[in-house]
Amino acid sequence: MATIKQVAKHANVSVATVSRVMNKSGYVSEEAKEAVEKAIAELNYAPNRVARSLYKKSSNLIGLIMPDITNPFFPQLARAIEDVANQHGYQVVLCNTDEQLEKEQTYLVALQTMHVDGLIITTNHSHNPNYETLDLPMVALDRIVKAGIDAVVSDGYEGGKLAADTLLQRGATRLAHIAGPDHLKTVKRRTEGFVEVAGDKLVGMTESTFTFKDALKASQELFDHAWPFDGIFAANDVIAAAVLQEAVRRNIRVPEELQVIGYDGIELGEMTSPPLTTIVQPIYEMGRVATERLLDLIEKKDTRPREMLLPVTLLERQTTKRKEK
Amino acid sequence: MATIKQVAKHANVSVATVSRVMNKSGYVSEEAKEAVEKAIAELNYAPNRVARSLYKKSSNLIGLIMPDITNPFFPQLARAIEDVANQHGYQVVLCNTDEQLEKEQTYLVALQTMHVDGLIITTNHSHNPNYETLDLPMVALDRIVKAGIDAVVSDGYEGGKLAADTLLQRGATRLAHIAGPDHLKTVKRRTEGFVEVAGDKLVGMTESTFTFKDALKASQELFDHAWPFDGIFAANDVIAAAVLQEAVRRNIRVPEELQVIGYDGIELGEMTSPPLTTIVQPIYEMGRVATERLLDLIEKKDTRPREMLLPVTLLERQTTKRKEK
DNA sequence: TCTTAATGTGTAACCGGTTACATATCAAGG
DNA sequence: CCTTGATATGTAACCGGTTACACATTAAGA
Repeated sequence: MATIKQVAKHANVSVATVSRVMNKSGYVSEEAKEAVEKAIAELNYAPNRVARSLYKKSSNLIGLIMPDITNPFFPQLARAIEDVANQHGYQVVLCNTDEQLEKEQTYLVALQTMHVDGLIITTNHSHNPNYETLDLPMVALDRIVKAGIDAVVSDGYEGGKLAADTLLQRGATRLAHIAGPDHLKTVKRRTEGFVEVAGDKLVGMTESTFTFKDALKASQELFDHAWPFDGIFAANDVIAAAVLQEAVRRNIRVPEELQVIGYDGIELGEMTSPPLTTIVQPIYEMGRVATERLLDLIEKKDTRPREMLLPVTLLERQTTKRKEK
Repeated sequence: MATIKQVAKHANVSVATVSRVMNKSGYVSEEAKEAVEKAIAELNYAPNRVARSLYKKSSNLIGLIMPDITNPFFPQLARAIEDVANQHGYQVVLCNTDEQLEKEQTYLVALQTMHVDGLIITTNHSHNPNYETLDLPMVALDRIVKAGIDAVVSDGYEGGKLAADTLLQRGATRLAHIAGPDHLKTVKRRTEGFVEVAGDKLVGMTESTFTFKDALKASQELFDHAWPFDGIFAANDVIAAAVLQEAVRRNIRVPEELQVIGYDGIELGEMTSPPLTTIVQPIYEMGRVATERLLDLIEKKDTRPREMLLPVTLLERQTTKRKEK
């Protein structure tokens, strides 16, 4: 790889001039500019970002901290973040923390020492002291870390209500629910919204993590203890898929006997049999908005902390009945 | 963030001594060592990796180039790579190329200018000139770029044969197949293996990309034109899920009337109804092996190019019949 | 004609580490 | 007592960019 010094020599100018044409800063004569551009092309020069970082204290790198990319909610988010970052000349460093504080801490210092320009956090330790002292632009995604830190989340409360409304409207009279992990505030909101609207129609409820295995176990318990119900809302699509599988196993017809609504709108919902009706979060959009916000923060465009609530929509596939007119 | 200079001053030694204790290199008296360690602790010092990179021409960063993290095969791979990298003090930079040469090229120069130490490539342009001239340690994962570049792949040919064997053994007599995209060599091997064993029992075959929508279309066509068949092998699990969904829609009972085998062993297979029998690639293992290999290459442990073929296994869930004794 | 501002360019300091090299001390061996 | 090698430490060059600053030239305005 050529260095700026070689380019300078090749073009018969000083390194300062080369730097000026690279960055379109300061004064450069047309003549010098052409010579430099020719040299750059001939030597196939690309400036060393490490050297640049050192002086500028900015790396064009952003850190993406998530629990586990393997959880099907996250790839879309990562994709959105990477797309936007890339469009603005940033790259993203992927970090899976499994929600372990210690891992998180390790990453945080690694990220800091490599001078990332900002952080996107989709992890959930509101009490996490790691972030509080951190003097780095950051935005929380799908999680609320604490007041004072930017956040983008979707409207889980409305989503929960929407799920209940839909089920009721399609004729369900005995509702059930499988909630998500208790420590995820944004997920809890879904349950709150659902319960609020379901009222005394709610006949059964349990809780599960977001792994399929756990979800299956929770489903079985629910069917064992609360059956019959004719409408169920799962806190995410993975849980809904488990419910669906368990229903099939028990020869319960969906949606005739049991209507199912999931949450998230991940691709999986398209692939179940029957395809899953679900409350979709604008996942890609959330990633996009969060990243754009982070970039603004980095470039100091607007520094007042904000919280962004994105709307949620109903996607009717085939685990709910047609709307009654 | 404290600098080495501040630490040196605080400990009343020179920067060289601080550097020596940080790197456990050269001679340092016990006395000095303690003073430095005390200063490091007090100032909460962590060395600036950017500065270190500049001198050492090594960043402890590895670039991960994949078509699209959103494709459910890749998150597990990414996770494995990230895990191993992290255990060895490396971070990974995520790049989605959508298999577009141009995007790939852009990433490649970005990655080079930030001095990544190596590359893991899960993209498929064997004719891609970008990589040929690249003087960087790299290993191809699940794809074969060209001779001379390390590769880790699983044994698709055996996998295809295994699928056919299994179907035949479970009593299927009329086989069908949906192949993957033609340009993916490793995927083509699956088809070759399957066709080889299926022989004249093969009554229908078509091709699809790995998106669910396309797979569904392909399935429909196959059912329309080649039905009846009683055993089908799909080139990956997403396609198999589509087949399954289409079978349910047509009231074809699985596995009684139609046995289905997928390929990959992603989580999705667990979530379909009924759960999918599939040929599992050791995805995490492949990521692990590839990364360990890359790290060896980076540290110049063994530099002779190698190609690693990992074995594949049958995971019987419920879209195939019980084995006949 | 003299000032002054705009234009153009090079030198060198700087970013924060690593390490070659110079220098010093001290103990062991001849 | 002198030589030699091991131990210990500091100074400064270096990695490859960016930019403050000095300096030169030219054009415009008074």
